[in-house]
Amino acid sequence: MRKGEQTRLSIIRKSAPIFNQRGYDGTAMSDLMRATGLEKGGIYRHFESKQQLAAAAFDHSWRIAMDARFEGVQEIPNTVDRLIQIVRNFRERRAGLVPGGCPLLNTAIDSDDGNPKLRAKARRALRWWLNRLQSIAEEGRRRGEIRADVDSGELATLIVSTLEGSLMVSRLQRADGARNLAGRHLVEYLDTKVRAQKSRRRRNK
Amino acid sequence: MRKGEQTRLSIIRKSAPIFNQRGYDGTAMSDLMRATGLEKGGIYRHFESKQQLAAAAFDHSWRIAMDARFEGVQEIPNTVDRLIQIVRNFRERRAGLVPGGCPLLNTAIDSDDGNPKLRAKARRALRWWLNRLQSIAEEGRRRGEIRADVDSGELATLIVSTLEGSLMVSRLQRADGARNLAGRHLVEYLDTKVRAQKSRRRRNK
DNA sequence: GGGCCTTGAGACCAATCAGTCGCATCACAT
DNA sequence: ATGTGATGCGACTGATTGGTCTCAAGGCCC
Repeated sequence: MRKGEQTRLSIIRKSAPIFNQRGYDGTAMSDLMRATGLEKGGIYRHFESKQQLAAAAFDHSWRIAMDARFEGVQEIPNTVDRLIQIVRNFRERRAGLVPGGCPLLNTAIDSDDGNPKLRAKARRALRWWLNRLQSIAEEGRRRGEIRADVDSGELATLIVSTLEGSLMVSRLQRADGARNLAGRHLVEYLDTKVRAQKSRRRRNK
Repeated sequence: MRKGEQTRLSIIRKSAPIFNQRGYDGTAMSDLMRATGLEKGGIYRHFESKQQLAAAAFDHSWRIAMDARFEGVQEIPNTVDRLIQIVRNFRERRAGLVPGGCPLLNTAIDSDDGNPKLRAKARRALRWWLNRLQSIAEEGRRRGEIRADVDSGELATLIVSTLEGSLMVSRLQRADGARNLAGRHLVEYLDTKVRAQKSRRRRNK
């Protein structure tokens, strides 16, 4: 690997927490210079603008977040249990994440009015997350593990909304109560309203 | 009312949407000068700093939001129906709100790392909202309208988390799907898991 | 190890930032 | 009507913003 490519990655790694914590406008190039130990020219050698660097930093933060949330999910056979594991990961797998909370939540709010470039990034990230949850739910329906009356897209949206909302509350309170509560609520919901009952011949609806 | 007081209120009214849309760092005094039609000195006559103006603007936005969310709630006799009305208001009563989405959500994310003054404002706003929901739930429990096994504080947190999370998703998608879905989900939850069953006649799930 | 391309430094830029202040003008009580 | 304090203007400040450019040093291939 070229020296330049190493530097580029190092800049991204060190800038990502700052963007994620302070937001786009709240982050000055001088902050990034201090964090990276480089002078201005050294940074602009690898990124043609602050926006482009912010976009790369978001991708970095988001990939780490998604890896943590889907960790150990693939190996779980039952699809409902997979979704439950994702909810659990959201609550528990926080070590190693980029500091500052969920990059999707932060960037969505940060770029909501203005900054269309970053907004597009956040949008695609959300869609990707929703799609991944939705495809698990669809697989579950096909296999009969998930009730036929469950809408996969809606289930995905509900999970994401509940988790992200509780994260906002938790971070504002600097306490994990809301996050844990939302996790418990979702797990119960998945168990009682989503999971198909195997033994019982219950005729729902 | 003195002329100065009128001007002060006008500055707040016209600055609030800008702060709510663009965030604290994203809002420049020059933006506020254009919006208010005043020169810099005219604004600083009434506010000693940008921070103080932002704080006043947040209070303004938040009061409007809370008024809309609790509109028509007091008159409803049953406490569960009151909570349902609040959920409905969140979905439907959006006219007249300060543009840019929920001030609590925006300010919480915006001020999360750094800007302790605004963070404290958001924290108090959240606590106040939670308390109001919680006291409705407690009244319901005392009256026997809400199940005894429902924790009032947790119910309040769950409602707020779900609503705010769905709002983030809805705003990012520029579509109301998530918001409506979360509303429906909460209403069903309130009806089936929170509302005390008067007679032993169970409703079909 | 010689030569070339890559890399990063840091001075420099115009624009913009939040904030100050003296002064003219306006509103308002008498 | 007049005096006076309240009000708003706009030029000004020093610091900081994102970004450019030149050039010296360093990495890398032959």
